[in-house]
Amino acid sequence: MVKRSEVARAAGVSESTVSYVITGSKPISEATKRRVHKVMEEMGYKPNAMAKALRSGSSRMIALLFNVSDHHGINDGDISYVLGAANEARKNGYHLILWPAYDREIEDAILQAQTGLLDGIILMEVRLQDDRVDLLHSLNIPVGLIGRTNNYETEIYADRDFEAAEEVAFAELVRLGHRKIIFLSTTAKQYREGYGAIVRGEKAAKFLGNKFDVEVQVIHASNTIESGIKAADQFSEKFDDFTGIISLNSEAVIGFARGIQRLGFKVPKDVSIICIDTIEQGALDAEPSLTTVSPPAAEMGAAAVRGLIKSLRAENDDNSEKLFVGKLVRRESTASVPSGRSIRKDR
Amino acid sequence: MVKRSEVARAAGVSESTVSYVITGSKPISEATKRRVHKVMEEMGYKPNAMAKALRSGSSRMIALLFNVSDHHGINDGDISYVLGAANEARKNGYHLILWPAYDREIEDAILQAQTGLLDGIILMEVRLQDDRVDLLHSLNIPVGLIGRTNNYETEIYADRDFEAAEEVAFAELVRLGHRKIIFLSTTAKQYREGYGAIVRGEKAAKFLGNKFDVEVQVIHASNTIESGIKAADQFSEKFDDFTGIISLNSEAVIGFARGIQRLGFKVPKDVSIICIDTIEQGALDAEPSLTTVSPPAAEMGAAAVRGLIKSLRAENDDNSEKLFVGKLVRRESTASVPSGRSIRKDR
DNA sequence: GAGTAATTTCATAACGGTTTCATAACGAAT
DNA sequence: ATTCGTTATGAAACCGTTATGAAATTACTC
Repeated sequence: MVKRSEVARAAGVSESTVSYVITGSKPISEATKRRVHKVMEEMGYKPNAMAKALRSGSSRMIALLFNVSDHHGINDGDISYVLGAANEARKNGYHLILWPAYDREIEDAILQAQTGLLDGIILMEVRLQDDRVDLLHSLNIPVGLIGRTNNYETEIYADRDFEAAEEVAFAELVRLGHRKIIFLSTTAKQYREGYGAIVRGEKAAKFLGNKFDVEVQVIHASNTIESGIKAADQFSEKFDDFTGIISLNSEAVIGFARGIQRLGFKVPKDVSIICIDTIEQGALDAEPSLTTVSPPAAEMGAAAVRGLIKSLRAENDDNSEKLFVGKLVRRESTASVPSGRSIRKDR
Repeated sequence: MVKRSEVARAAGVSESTVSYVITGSKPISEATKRRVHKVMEEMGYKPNAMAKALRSGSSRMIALLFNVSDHHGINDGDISYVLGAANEARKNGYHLILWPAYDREIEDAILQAQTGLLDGIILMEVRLQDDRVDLLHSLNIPVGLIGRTNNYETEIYADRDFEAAEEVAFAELVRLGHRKIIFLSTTAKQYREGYGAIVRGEKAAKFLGNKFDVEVQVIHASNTIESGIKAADQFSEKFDDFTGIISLNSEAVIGFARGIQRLGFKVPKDVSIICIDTIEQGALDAEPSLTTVSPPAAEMGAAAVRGLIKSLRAENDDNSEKLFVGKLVRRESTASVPSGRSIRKDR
């Protein structure tokens, strides 16, 4: 491997001159610049990243902690966040290290950050009260969030604007004539654990029910198809006069749609379904395909990384987008409430 | 940040002694070891990764090139390969950098490898003739493959044993009485482009048709649900006396199953379906849920990384597993051929 | 053409480790 | 007492950059 000293010798200048030519941190005459560039080209010189990292004190690496939890499974759609993040990192001359973290372990990541391997850390699946965030702050490790904590004003983050996204869904259902709406959430346990998506999502649903003056009922289900099928039973028994479904549970909704159809409800003739938090692929795979207000996952991943990098560069970042709504994509699962049957369905 | 010289001073030894205590590359007396360890502990010393990388000439980083192609879409299930790889890297003291690569671009990766940022590269979606592999070899950049080229004997790789996986599927269908089997592949274009999965998969299907003495027809479809629905039309028109489907196309099979059901075929009563190459989530989402012989994706990702790391460490690696079959998971899409109707179905 | 200012360039010291080579201490063997 | 092998330690060189402050060169003023 060609190194800087060899380039310097061949070009008849000092090493520092070569350095200035590369970094531009001091003015160098055009003639010298050209000569040095030419020599670098000819010799195939590639500056050593580790030496640069050591000397400059910045590795230009960011780790993304990807939660892999036993009881909760990988959400396939998460890859979009990750790819968005990785792509943005690279665009800015950084690299994204992918770090599968079992449950909520984070000590390893901290250790690595302290060895100078990392310039910063991106966290996913952030809770409203998140120890990890506090810990990282207390150790002065820069951190960006996909999601956000309760006191997010001072954080670097990219998150869903749940209220706005649900408002889009509510507006669509109300436009179609629906007046009684089920909100399909995840388990009460996850709510208690304080996942922002769920807490904020449920809160917004209640608020929007009032705002649009429609009746809202919350049904809980865990993140599985089977659980969604069970939720369908519950729907049939207790809420069969509801005609609109808004789901925050991307797994369960598949089972829910299947379940109510097995029980004789037609989608979208009897019941309309909109997913707030879902993977496009899952929405397409469903029968019928599901209308969604999906999170712009790649953009969000990118935004979190961009925010983090900006703060590493000590640029102020007040004008950048932090909350994302997502677009309504109409598919086969939504339709108008049939006239005269908007309340009680007959089977 | 505490550095080595401070530790050395506090412990009353030289820097090199501290180094020996850490690396164990030279014998150090128990007493000194203990003393040094104690001081490191007390001072919270964390060795600097970049300095180590620079001096040792190894960054302990591996990049995984993740193909993001416009016309072909992200396969959500790929995240399992990636996580398996990342996890294995970390277990071995390495880090996995995720690198979204548009189409087949690789020049950037090479550049970075030459800056000493990378110890090696993992490639996915390898073609039988893959320029990238040749290029990396010619530049002496260590490479591991998920998938494999034509001349794989000399490569580090982890790939599907398509023949064995399909044999499992064929055996299951034959056991259930099926004698006429459709092989649902991807497009002829992808075949021509030389993706190993497809070429090897189709070859194996023909071979196994002979071996099990059953009739095999190949249907091509691109990687979309719509394309699968179209393939169902084709099935209905030309092959409606076939009772078994083996699919190598994880997207299209969802549409195919839906399509034939819309056309009046019952799954699994009239037609049985087994997926060879699929995402578990997609198989579960389908109606009915699909019997699969799925790739052990995480294991494969891990195996490719493990192989690469072993070769970086100059360990010989002949006994490790490189070909993976996957397990048959029986779900709702397979059943016996009804007696007396094993050839012609009546609608 | 001397004096000064502005522009380029350079020598050298970090950055924080690893490694080579030399040396010291200490019994055991000659 | 000398030689020898072992084990333990240290001094210094090196990995390939960047940053600092000084030196060399050029340009400008009077």
